Amino acid sequence: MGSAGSVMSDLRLPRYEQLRDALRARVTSGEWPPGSMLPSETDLAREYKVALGTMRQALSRAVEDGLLERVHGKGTFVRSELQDALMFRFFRFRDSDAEGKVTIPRSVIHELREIPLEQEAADHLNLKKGARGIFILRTRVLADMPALLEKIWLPYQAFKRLLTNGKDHFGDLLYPTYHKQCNVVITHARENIGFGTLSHADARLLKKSAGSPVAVIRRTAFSLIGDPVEYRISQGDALSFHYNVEIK
Amino acid sequence: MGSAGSVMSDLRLPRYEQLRDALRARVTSGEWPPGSMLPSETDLAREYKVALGTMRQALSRAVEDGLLERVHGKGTFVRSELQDALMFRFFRFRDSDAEGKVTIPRSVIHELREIPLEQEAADHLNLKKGARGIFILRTRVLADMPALLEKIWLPYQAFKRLLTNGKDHFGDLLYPTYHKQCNVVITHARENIGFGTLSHADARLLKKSAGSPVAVIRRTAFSLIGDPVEYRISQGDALSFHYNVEIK
DNA sequence: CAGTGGTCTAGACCACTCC
DNA sequence: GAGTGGTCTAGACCACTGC
Repeated sequence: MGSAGSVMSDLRLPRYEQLRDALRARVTSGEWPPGSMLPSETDLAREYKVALGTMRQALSRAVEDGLLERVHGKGTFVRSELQDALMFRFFRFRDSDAEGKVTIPRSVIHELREIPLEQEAADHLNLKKGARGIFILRTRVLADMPALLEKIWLPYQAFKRLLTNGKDHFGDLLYPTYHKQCNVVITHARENIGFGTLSHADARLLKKSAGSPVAVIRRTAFSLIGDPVEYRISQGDALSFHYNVEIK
Repeated sequence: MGSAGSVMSDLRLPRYEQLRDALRARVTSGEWPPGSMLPSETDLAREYKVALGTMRQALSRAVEDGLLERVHGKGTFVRSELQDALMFRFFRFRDSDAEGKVTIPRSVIHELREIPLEQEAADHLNLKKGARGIFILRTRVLADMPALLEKIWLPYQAFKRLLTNGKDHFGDLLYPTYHKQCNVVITHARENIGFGTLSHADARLLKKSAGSPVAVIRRTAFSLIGDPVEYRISQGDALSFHYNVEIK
C-alpha cells in the first residue's frame, strides 16, 4: 500500500529513526492495533526499500520504546497497554503476595465529574490552568480493606465518554477502560515518589486516622503518541511501601 | 597479544556474548583501568577475528551493562566508578540544590570495626550469617546539619585494609575510597526504597526526635565482576525525599 | 515443513573530534 | 587530515515456533 513513505519525518534523522517514527504512526493510526502482529521484518524492509539490518535496528528501537514486542520464531507484535495493576507491586499487603498470585484489587469510585483543572494537574497534562478536565476519586480495595487512595485528572476532550457512560462502566483497571471507551492506549509513565501524611478527608476514605504516614506516588501517564494523558496521585500506607530500582 | 581467545566463555553463547565477556575480563583484570580508552572497534574486530558488526554488538552490550562508554569521534572508554554522592539526589535539602551546584556532603564516621555479619547483611553479600564483616556507621553532613545516616556492611577479606588504615584515610565519598585502598570498583547497584521511623539511637545521631518519619534506602552495590560487595542502609528525612522513575 | 526472528559477514560511506 | 564511532547495505546461515 501507499503507507511506505507517506508522511516522512525529519530527513536529517538516521533512516532507522524515520522508520521507527513510521512504525509508531501506523500503530497509533490503528492500522496495527495492540496485540496484533506486524508483517515480517523482511517484508517491512522490502516495503520501505531498506536493508534488513536497517529495519531490524528500527524495530529494536521501537521495542526499547515499549511500542513493540518481538518473539523469536513467532513474530513482531504491538504491545498491549500498560497494566495499572502494576501500582500494587509497590505495596506489600498481607493478603496478596502470599503465593505470588496477582489478585487485582477492587476499584471503588467515589467521584467522577467534570472540573476546571487546577495548576498542578494542568501542568502535568500540558494544559492551561482552568482548562476542562475530568476528576476521578477512587479507592482500591483488598480483602475488604481500602489500601490505596487515588486522585486522577484527565483532559476533557479525549475522555468525555467516561462521563456520559458513568461509573458503572468502569472495570477494576483504568487503562483497559480508557482503551475500550476512549481509544486511548497508555504505554509508559513517569513517577515521582515522596512521603506525606493523610488529610482528614483522605483519611476517612482509607479508614485510617488523619496524619497517618503515607507514600505518595505522583504519576504522569503517556499515550502511544507521547502525549501526557493522565495525572494521578496515589496514597498508601508508608510502612507497606517498597520500591526496587537498578542504578548504573 | 595472546588475549584474544585466551579464556573462552561458554561456546554455546552467541559470539557477541562471548566477546562481551572477554572485554569485561580484560577490564576487571586491570588491563584497561577505569577511564582508559580501548583499542578502536576495527582493531578489536581484527584481533578477535570477527566482523565489525559483531564486535559492535558486543561493545553495545557492554555499554548497556554499564561497563563501557562510547563517544562518537573520540573512542570507547572504561566507565569510571559509580558516584555515591548520587544518594543525595534523592533528597531535597535547603542548602545544596540552590543553583545546581553539587556540594559533596561531608562524611562523619562514627564507627569502623570488624563484626560478625548479621542475617540481613550476610544475605545481601552472598555470605553466611556470622561471617567476618566490616561495619561502618557514618552521617553525611550538609551545612553543619546531619542529613543522612548510613550503616554499611562490607565483606572482611576484600576490605580489611580499611581497618588497618583507619578512619582518617576516608574521603567524603566511599566508592573512590574503596577503589584507592582496596582496589574494588563499584559499577552498579540495586536499591530498595521504603519508609520507616527513627530508633532512639539513630535519632540522636541525626539530631532529630525518635519516631520521626524517614525514607529508608537499602542498597546492594556490585563490583565490576558482578559480585555484591557492599550492603548499605541509609535513612533521611522522609519529607525531603523524592524519587523519579520512568516505567514501561 | 514453512515462516519467523537472531546471528554473522565483509564490505562502503558518513559524521564527529582533535590536532 | 587522520582516527574514531555511526549508519547502511546485501547477502548467508542458524534457531525457534507452530502446523
